[in-house]
Amino acid sequence: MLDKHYDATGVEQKLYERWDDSGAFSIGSRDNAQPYTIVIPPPNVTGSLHMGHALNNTLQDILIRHERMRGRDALWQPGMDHAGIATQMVVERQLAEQGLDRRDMGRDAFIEKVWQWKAESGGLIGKQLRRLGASADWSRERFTMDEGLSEAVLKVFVDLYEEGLIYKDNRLVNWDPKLLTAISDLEVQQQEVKGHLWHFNYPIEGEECRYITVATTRPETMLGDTAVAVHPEDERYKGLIGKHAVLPLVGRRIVIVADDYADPEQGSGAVKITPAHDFNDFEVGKRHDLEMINILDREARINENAPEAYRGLDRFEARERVVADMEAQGLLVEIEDHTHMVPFGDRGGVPIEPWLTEQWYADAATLAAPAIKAVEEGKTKFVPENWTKTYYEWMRNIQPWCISRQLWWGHQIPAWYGPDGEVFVAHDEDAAQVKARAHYGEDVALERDPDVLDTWFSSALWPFSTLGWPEETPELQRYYPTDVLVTGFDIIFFWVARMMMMGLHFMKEVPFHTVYIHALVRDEKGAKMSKSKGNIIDPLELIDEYGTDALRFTLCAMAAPGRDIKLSKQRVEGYRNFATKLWNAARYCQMNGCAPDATFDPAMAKETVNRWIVSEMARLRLRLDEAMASYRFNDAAQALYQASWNIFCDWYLEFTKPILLGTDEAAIKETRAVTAWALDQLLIMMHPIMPYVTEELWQQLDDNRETQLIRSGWPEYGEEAIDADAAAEMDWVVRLISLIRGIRSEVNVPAGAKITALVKDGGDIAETRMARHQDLILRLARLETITPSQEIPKGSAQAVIDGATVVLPLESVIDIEAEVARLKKAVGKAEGEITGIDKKLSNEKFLANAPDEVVEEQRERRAAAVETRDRLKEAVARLEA
RNA sequence: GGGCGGUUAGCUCAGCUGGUAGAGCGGCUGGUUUACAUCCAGUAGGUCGGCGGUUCGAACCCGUCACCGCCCA
Repeated sequence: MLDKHYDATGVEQKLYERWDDSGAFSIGSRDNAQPYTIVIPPPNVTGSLHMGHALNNTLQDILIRHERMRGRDALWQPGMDHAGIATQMVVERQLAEQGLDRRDMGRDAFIEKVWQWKAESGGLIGKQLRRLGASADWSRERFTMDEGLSEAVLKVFVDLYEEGLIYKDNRLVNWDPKLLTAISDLEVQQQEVKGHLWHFNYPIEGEECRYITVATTRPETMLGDTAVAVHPEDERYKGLIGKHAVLPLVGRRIVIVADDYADPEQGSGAVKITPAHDFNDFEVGKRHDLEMINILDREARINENAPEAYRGLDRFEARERVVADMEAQGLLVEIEDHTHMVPFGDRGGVPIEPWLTEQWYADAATLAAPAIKAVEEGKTKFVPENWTKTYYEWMRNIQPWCISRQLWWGHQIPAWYGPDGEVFVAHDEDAAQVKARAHYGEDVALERDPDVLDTWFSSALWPFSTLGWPEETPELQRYYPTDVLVTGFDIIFFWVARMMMMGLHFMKEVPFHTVYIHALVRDEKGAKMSKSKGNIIDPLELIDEYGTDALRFTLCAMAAPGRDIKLSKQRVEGYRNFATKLWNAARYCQMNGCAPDATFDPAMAKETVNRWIVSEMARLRLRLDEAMASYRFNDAAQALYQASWNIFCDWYLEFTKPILLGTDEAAIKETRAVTAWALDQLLIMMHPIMPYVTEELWQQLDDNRETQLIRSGWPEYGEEAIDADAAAEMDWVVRLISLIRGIRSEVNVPAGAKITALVKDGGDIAETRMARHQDLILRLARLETITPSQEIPKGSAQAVIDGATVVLPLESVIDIEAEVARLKKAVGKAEGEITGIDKKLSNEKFLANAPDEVVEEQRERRAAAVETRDRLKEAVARLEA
């Protein structure tokens, strides 16, 4: 017998082990089935489960479990990302606590430390994903730095280099002066900062007391100025173009150039140009062939290219000094308050510095072309579709991808330098030596490039590297391309776009047919969850409190496409109650001997209530599969919730009580079988979303099941299983009972009081239905009797259903006036409807243009409303008589 | 500045191709109806942000304005 209460925590651990141990998550046992593949967005090895992961992985698991039950050979490929900067920072911080510095211990020892850290405390998130119920094939778990994936990275780098799609270049990069590495555009966050705009006078060369005024938010960069730019059409400065200014503090002669970049509307219209420290100025510098003077070292201190007085100063100290010195020389014109955007490194947290260095780049524009085309041709579709535009927007304006990082943790770049700096890119040092020998004609000492690759370089290969590439494995053959990628919009650029590029380039096929973009999870006020705001809701705490199923159902129910999710505990609690409801319903079934019977065919059911619930299950199955096919997770959740609670529990189980308590053995037997069958259907269809409570019930309700629920088949019945007559009949019964309950409540009949009901003008249909379902109508409407009658006692409460008048003789308790008012209100409502429909039906254009079925529907609706109104009017007349 | 999204019941949100506005929570009323008080029954509450247009018909399509949010400069 089922326990009185469902113990989520105990059940979850037990079942997860049972699934995993039995190989339920593994591929390899369904060779004839069509494969279905999802690769997990690999969480950072440093990560712990937050709400975004919970949502992301719940949705993937729902898809995987659904397809697995539908018979597909479902592979959910798990793994983790080495997360270059993030991981290196974690380990460095730990070392710092012990007073150690990676630079003292050396590269190899440091990397050793990182691996050690990974073995000990990395991968916590894997355990957490298991608590979430993730049915990934853990036997295939991969890591972006493992041997096979590293091999893939090497091959991709060497191949792209040989094709000219990877190259070295000397240009401005986003330099993080704290982490001492280049970072990509995407790792830079623009933040609004309240600063100042300093207006400086630069003296014009050879002209006494003539100045050109420039404004800047970064005074210290003037030490590297090599020009002043003005707009070519700007009348104020036409005479100065081609002349020179003398750079104060430095004394350098700098040219005044004409360039569209100078905006006449901004400030004075003249702008100082520092080509080595600003991306826009860099472009201006190239156009005018200006000298590029780098005045900052890698930690953003002033270097030897600036006058001695400033050398060694930090960039912010230098700023103060420059302003003070300019003021002392009388060249500071004005200081304006100014709010502007400052680029910050998303990891280091300090303003990044545009800095001139040599780095490795991937030719993103060339790689992007096929990736754009594939989406244009519909080979990969975004759901919701509007993300396509975001993808295009970025891909069509893509910049060279800086792929080198000055870190130690990551894939070291396979490039070796000869004594003269000649570079040899090869799979390994031996291969590089061969190339070097060919170049120099003799063996030389080679030195490997110390840099590592951007973390996203390896994750770009994830959909095929995890399947064994570059080896031609059977898995690669079978499971690539994958089916759907589930992710948040925040990494469309970082990850999705790059997987598209690499997948198409190396596999010649898109990595996935569908990209499902889900929402961001926010707190209940709509703010993005973050540690600094302290508004993080920990999914594991919710799991502890309400159970995994409740959390999963909540996330699924809220995953409407295209909108952020505001998560509240109250909602989770509601779905915990839903799981409890299901548990109790199952207990009830068990107590009433409704045991699953595999040989029972629901199509054979004779009782109307049973035929009806079979129809309802068929309708659910159709709705559910449609919702799943279009990734409408919220619709799927809603369909299940309604069918379970509002149909199965609220009505069906109540309907069958009179049968089960009765004496008709054949009906009892059939009803038990159908009840057990319907419950099974709910468990099956609910399982992808609420795997634990459903599996537990599945196993406890029948000890003899041959399969676990996770492996059971998905229903296939559909329209043919729907009995429209039974549905109409039970719908009428539901409405009748609701109607009577409503009247009782409105005229204040005590809940416990049993009363009688009469039905006038019911006709054959209503009378047959009444007779057939008398027991359950009496029980659910709490009536003594219900009988057809043309006689209506004085002072009765009345209501109308499908042309029949339901009469509750209550002369002693009823307030006639109130009852008349109630009925008149109903008359008014019916008349309002009739008027509305008449307006349409008398409109010739409506009759001419609307589809026939719409017109017909309006006519039927009018007829019904007229009938209802007339019956209600009669009822009023009887009361007033 | 460019792009995207939002504005529907007190709150949080559904409403897919235009054809009678829905759910959960909360509120109110009443319930020890032998599965469930983590429950049951009933009930109130909406000019679908404003204005204009298209249409026989608009929460839904178009235009415009207002406010909110996100992304990219």
